[in-house]
Amino acid sequence: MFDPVERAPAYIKVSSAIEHKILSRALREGDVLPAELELAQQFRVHRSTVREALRQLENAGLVARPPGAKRMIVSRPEAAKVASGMRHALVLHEVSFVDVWEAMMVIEPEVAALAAMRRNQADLVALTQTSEAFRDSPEGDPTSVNIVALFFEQLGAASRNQVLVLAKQSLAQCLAPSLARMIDTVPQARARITDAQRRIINAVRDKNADEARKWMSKHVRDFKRGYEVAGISPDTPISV
Amino acid sequence: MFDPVERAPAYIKVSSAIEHKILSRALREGDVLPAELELAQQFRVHRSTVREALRQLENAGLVARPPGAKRMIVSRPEAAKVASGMRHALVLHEVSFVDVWEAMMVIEPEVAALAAMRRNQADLVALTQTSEAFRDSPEGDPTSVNIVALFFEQLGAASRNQVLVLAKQSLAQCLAPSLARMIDTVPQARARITDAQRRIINAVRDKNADEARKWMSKHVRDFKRGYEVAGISPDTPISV
DNA sequence: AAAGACGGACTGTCGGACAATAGGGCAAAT
DNA sequence: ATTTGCCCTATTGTCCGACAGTCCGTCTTT
Repeated sequence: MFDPVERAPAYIKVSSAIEHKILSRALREGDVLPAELELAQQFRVHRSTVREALRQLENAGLVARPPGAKRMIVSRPEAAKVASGMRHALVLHEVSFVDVWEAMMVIEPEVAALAAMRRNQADLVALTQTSEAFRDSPEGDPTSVNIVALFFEQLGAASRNQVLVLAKQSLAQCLAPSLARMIDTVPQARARITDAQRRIINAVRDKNADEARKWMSKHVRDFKRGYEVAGISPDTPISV
Repeated sequence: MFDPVERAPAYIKVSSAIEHKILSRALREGDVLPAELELAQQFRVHRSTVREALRQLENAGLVARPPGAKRMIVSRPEAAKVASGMRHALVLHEVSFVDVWEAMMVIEPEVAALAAMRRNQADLVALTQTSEAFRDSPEGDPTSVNIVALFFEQLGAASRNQVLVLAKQSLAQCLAPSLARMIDTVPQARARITDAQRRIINAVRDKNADEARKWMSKHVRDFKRGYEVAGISPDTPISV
């Protein structure tokens, strides 16, 4: 008979109010927020309450403080931030390696195909450099896995699709820790990755979408093979 | 010669400490957090500081308060929460409709194919009911678009892949507002959606992955057509 | 002009306070 | 025996006020 009466704490109301202003672009990226005390006066709440609201927005990546600055500025959430939120969710939902891998099998080949169609010269240069950096990175170097991730990221950038980039980044973050183990364990992994990267780059260079898709597909499939060889069960939940 | 000294505010340290305990499963879902005052004593900080930390975790969906409860409990981020974070990011990055649509074209057909392979009886029933609900929903009903979203969501559930579900949900949230406009503007939209849903359900029922993929592909492609007919430019940035 | 001193504006943190309320226990009422 | 009413305690939401640290612009000194 009655609707539940809405009873949100003030800090929620304040943060929603600011959030709304940001999402509706009344506050634009780079704008400096008013000082906490002024916000408190405008909202007629105490400064502590404003601070609680700001912490929420800060965590969402909607406001940020440039290093060594005093006031907060409006910002848009970095891909890495969103991805890390997604990673937390996936970890806590005990998502297993195959699930992530399956998602990669869906997304990465298409991203490669898009990249092949849309890449420019700068993309090619970046990809080539990254691939060479991986090839030359010493055996057992813990940064190798970051270079692999960078390759995927640059390919995403070349695809010119922010949405897919965001989704990809989460997957990469989830995979990184175990991928590092895998590369160190499986002797032939480095060579296979280097080879796959080369072929993908060639396909992208030639704007050959089908070829790019095909090789990326093989590349991702290879990851799973690597895990099997390394004796990592596909059902291992991903972890921090 | 020297590394930059790390200077994180106390509220960050506190929230990271708790976050770490949650991600490492030392605190499990459903556990009640200690009271704010006790946390403050343990961390040797003021209660306000603890509260700022809690606001961060609350916003990340790592802790939550069941409606009408006093203490906070550890929780895992709901898909909707993560998706809404992603949606904010996409809105602020001025991602256009085509970008979202392109991502759908990548993800949805494969999800449909997976669903065809893995669905059980309950999935079929749910999908059928949802499709009927859409067919019977009155012209111009603002909830129609929610029913369409529900259909996609249930298909995601049937695919048994949490990762893809999470990614899908963000897309759906981004599209919903403009989709509502489109359905109301384009006369033949409802019929075409109903038809596509029927064919997808049939393919899923028959465990025919290729057919499911094909029809979902058509279905999503149709959305774009609908937007064109409705005179909505593909480059329109998605909005709140 | 470069280097240092000064003051204002904010933030990070703290101590303390108080009203509101969830939850438990216990007694009265049906 | 279950419901209702009442009291008490633990805990949250919010407020007040305070102070040190620090960024930044200005003013002085060399």
